[in-house]
Amino acid sequence: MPVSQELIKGTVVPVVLALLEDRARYGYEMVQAVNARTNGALVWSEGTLYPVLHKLEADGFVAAEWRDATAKEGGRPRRYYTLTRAGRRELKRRSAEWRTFATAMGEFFGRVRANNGPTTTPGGVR
Amino acid sequence: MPVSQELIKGTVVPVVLALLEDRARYGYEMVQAVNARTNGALVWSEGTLYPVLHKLEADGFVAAEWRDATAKEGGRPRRYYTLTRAGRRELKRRSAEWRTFATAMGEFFGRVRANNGPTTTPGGVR
DNA sequence: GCATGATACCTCGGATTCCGATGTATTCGT
DNA sequence: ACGAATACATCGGAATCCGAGGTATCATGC
Repeated sequence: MPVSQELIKGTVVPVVLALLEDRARYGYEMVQAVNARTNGALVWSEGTLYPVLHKLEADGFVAAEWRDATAKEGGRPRRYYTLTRAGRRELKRRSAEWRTFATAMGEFFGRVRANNGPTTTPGGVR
Repeated sequence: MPVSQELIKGTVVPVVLALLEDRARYGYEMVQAVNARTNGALVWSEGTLYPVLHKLEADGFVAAEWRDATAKEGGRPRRYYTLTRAGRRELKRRSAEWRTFATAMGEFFGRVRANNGPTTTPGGVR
């Protein structure tokens, strides 16, 4: 069920930005949110996410803030991330880039099907 | 214009298989075909493609054959690649995987179509 | 109090992957 | 004979990923 890591590579950053678009989230939450919202197609490991979050913070795309876990939901303090203004710009850029990419890939994997393809015509090259 | 390499990573193999679905092609040709068919969105470097082709051959997904360049179109002999039976199976697998992946990503970046949205209340999830 | 389990953050080593630079070889036009 | 285009190929440095392991907090049961 899960998609190979090969494909997931390079999408962690844009997905993190998208997750933060509407509200603040903490890392552990994101790992589970991605898994849940994609029905297990995308699976993240923490070892991948945390370094990415640190880099995004260093680059000024997200801001981080510690918040106590309010004692009700067990666990240690959480580090909440929010988009900065630059982060929103970056999200826009990455989002547009994804659509360009997906469209380009659609050229090879269908969706559009503007081709009445002969499947076995041996013509062409040769 | 070109999509960042981060995204392209991991799609070289499935795209090669897709390119070979209808006819034999040689490496250099694929590099240019990808560039042309995606209007410059996907750009491959030869340094990336050739090792991938060798690996696909070693794995038995493609078969290679030298052909002379018929003297008309200048250049040295070309190495043509075709899909093996296992290669066709692999193409099917990769193709399905791509669609799963693209659907999952659509969860974050807006689906292209065919979606009667879950329609979360606008203005603030939760 | 203290062991256990759930939550949550974080780092590191080793493996993989990518690509720019570079090299080789063939043919064509001049 | 030379440069340009075509075409295949390799290599080393750089970037990336992730499983494994570690640390810390809180609640519950004993």
